[in-house]
Amino acid sequence: MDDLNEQMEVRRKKLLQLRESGVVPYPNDFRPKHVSSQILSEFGAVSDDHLRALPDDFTMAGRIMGIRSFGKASFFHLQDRGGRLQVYARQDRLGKEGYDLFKSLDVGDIVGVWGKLFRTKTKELTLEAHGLRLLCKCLRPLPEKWHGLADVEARYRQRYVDLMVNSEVREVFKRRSRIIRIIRRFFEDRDFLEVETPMMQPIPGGAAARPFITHHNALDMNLYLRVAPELFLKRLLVGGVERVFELNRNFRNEGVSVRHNPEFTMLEFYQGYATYEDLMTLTEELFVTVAKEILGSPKVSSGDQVIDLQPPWRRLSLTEAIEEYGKVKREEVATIEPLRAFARKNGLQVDTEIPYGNLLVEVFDKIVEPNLIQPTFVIGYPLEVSPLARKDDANPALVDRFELFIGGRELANAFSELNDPLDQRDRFLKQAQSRKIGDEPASAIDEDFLRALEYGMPPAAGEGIGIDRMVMLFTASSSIRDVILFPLLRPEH
RNA sequence: GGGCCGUUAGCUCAGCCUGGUAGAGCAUCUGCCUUUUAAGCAGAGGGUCGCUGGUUCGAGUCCAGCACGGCUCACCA
Repeated sequence: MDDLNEQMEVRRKKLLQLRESGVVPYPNDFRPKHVSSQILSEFGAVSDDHLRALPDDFTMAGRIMGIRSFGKASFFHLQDRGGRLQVYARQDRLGKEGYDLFKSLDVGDIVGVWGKLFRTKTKELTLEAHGLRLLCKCLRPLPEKWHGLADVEARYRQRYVDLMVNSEVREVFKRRSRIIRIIRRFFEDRDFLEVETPMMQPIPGGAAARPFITHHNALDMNLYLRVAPELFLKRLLVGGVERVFELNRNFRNEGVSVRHNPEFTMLEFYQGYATYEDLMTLTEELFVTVAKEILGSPKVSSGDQVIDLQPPWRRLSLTEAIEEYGKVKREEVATIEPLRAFARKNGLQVDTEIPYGNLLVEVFDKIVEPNLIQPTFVIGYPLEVSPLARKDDANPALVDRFELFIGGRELANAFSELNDPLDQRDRFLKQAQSRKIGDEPASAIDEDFLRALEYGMPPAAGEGIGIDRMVMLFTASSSIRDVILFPLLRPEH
């Protein structure tokens, strides 16, 4: 615990004095009957005569947020989960003893208040306190009332203070909750079953990311925090769950940035008897549904740009995109050698062993991705970067896959699923080989997943949507840390 | 991991270029104040200037290293 500064000393002393005078400073027998937001919406517009006729038993609880005191009368704002309501406390209503108790309270203390509504000279709906109780003594000073808590590091480390004093932060997380609720309803309405599959997996699969490793003591075995739920959700397709989704955490042992947090929330869903093209339509519908319910419009402002989510969204193949944004002719990127030269020219370090398809995606990430502001489905992904996707019937070097980009960020990845168990085994073997070349630990082949495919998985398409990035889009947040309550930071000290 | 920037009172920030014994506002404390809302008036207290070392008669200020954070590049299906 830190050394106590003057203000913390003062608050502790007040706490001691309250105890000595018989006040219980941390009671739990107070039951508020009203919430600020309800009171404001119900009585914010009614006449003063009507207010006078209301009973005097409005009962609220919350945190004292700003005290304006004039000797024998004071105003303050009481902040609860709904927002803030002004409270008026005066000595001739609370009595000398009651008002003295109030005078000893501090900004940040949690109190219960009851009384009668009225409107002040400045027309603000206000609760005149007929009684007031301390419900929790706050022992630390709150940040400044005007600037709030601005230090980014303090905001993330002490999110509780951030939430207390920065109302726009509360709004972001309320909106996040609403978005997730809308998504759930969207899939439930379409007969998808929500499931939970293992977070701790013996063989990490479903994405090429580096996993976190942990250990199970009783079984003496290593487990991996999942990088994706994909292989388990497909087992469910095999089992007959033809429409399934999971909305939950993934963990990737990678760097931290404005768009990456090591644990992040992913929606994955699988629909039997559908193709990746069907999922494009479904994705457009999902985003428009969320946009209309959250913003009332398919247009989203993002920084100084307006993103229009009205379908249909642009569809562009990977190579077309590179031609367009790299201002390059097709033959300059059609084979590995010219592509290498082009990549180097654009400042990429080119690994001599890198396969054509992998390099193509690297070039795309560098020169195209940041420019895809309006929603764009990029299609025509190479086979070698898509070991779980179905081959394109017309061109077996490609797969039936899209990634969705909005605001220069990847938001979704989807494909028609590979359900040929023999092809899948070959792809796994190739992946394992190419991984041995690099310094990644060679990953074991998930034999149980292949066994499941051998029983037969219905033709299907599946998609993953990065929920944090989707929330960033709908809250105009530029950093993923602003939409995750407790982003990963190094420990203090 | 590289580059750039930041770290000064509980909070928000000046002060650093050009070295000379630490400043403001809010908050706190004392007094006055019964319709304020960044309430007001008068007064007071509060600092390991991120940490460690160096240069100097003297370092918040200059230099180096370290820690944490931000931006960015790299990494990242």
